[in-house]
Amino acid sequence: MKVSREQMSANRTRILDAASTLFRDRGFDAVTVSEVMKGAGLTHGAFYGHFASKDDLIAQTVTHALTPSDSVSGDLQAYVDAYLSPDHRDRAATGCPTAGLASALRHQSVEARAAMTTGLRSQIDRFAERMPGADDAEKRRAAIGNWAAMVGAVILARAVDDPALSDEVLAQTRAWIDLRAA
Amino acid sequence: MKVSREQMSANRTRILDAASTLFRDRGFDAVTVSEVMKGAGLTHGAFYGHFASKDDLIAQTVTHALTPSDSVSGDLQAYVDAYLSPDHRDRAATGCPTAGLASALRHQSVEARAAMTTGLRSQIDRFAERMPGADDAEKRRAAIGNWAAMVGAVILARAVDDPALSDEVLAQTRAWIDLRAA
DNA sequence: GGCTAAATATGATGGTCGTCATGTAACTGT
DNA sequence: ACAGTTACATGACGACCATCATATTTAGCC
Repeated sequence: MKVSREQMSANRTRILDAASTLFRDRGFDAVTVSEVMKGAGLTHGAFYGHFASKDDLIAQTVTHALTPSDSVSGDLQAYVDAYLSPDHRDRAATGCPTAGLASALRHQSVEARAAMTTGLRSQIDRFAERMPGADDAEKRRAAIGNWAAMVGAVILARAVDDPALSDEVLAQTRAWIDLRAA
Repeated sequence: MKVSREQMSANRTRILDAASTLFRDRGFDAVTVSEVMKGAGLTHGAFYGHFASKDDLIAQTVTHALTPSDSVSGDLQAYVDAYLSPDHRDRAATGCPTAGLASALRHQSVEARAAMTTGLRSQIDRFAERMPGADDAEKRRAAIGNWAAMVGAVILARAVDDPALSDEVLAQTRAWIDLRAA
C-alpha cells in the first residue's frame, strides 16, 4: 500500500537508522537487506524503492551515521572518558560509527569511502578546536593522534576476549592520552 | 591421491598462509573456502581434511598470523615509521594482522578471539620492553597508548578515500607519538 | 469521488557458498 | 610387494541472499 510522502520519508530514515545500528553491531556483510527492513518495520520488497542496491544503502548509511552527531560537544575530557569506557566498548550497536565501521570501509564503494572521508575530516576539525596546543598545527596533530589512539583502543578492546586485558587497554589509553600538551 | 606426511603438513601451512593473506586483504566473510584452497594450490574438497569448518580455519589463521612474528625487533623508531608508512597502509594483505583483522574479530568464535588476546598481550609485552619510561608501569602505558594509536591510524588511513588526508593521518600520528616520555 | 501513480507486500529467481558424499591415487607399515 | 589407509579431487546438495516481478492498497490530484 502506498503511504504518505512524509511517511515514506520517515520510513527512509528508519531504514537508515536500523541499518546504522545493525551494521555497527554485526558488520556490513553479516547483515541482510531483509533484516534491515524488518528492523525498520517493513518487508524486504520495499527496499528497492528507497535504495538502488545494498551498496547504495551502505554508502548512504555511512553518511547518515557520520553526519550531524553532537560528537565533541561538552567537556572534552568527559567525552574522551566516555569514549574509552567499557560501556562504550560493550555497546557497539549504538556507539561510535568510526570505531564500528572504519575497517570494513576499506572494501566498500567509493561513495561509502568518500562519506567516511568527509566524516573523518570534520571529526578531526571539531576535535582540533578543543585541543590544547601552542598553535593550530599542534592542535591538529594532537587531534589526529588522540583520535587514532581512541579509535584503535576501542577496536582492540572489542577484539579481545579477556575482560581484564580489554579494560586495561581502555584505561591505559585514557591515562596515556595527554590533553595538556601536543 | 594421498601425499606424504610432511607434504600434508606443508599443505596445511600453505593453507594457513593463503588464508592469512586473503583474510587480511579482503576480510573473513568476503573470502571463500575455495579461494583459500586455490591460493594454497589445492581444491576445495581437501579443506575438511585439515579443518573442521571455516570458523575453525579463521581461529587457526589468527593464531598462525599472530604468533612468531619478528614484530618489534630492530630499531623501535624504524618499526614505528614503517608501520605508519603509506606503503604499509597500501599493503594490507602482507601487513600487520592486528590492523587488518582486529575489528572483524569481534564477530568471530571464542577461539579466534582467544588467539587475538594472546597475540595482543605478547605484542604489548614486547613493545613495552623497548619503550622509554621511568618504570615498568610507565613503559606499559606507553606501549598500549602508542600501539592503539598506530593500529587506529592505519585503520583510519585505510578507510579514507582521499590520499592527502590518509597520508596526513599517518604522518601526524607518527609525529605525535612520543617515544621519549610516557 | 474516481483515476492514476506510487509505496509496500508477497512471491520468485539466479547465483553463491559452506559442507558433505563419493571416487581415486599413492604413501605407509608389514 | 601388498593391503589398508589416507589425502586430495570431483561433483552434488541445501541454505541463504540480493535482486526482481507482480499484486495490492492507498495517497495525491482532477
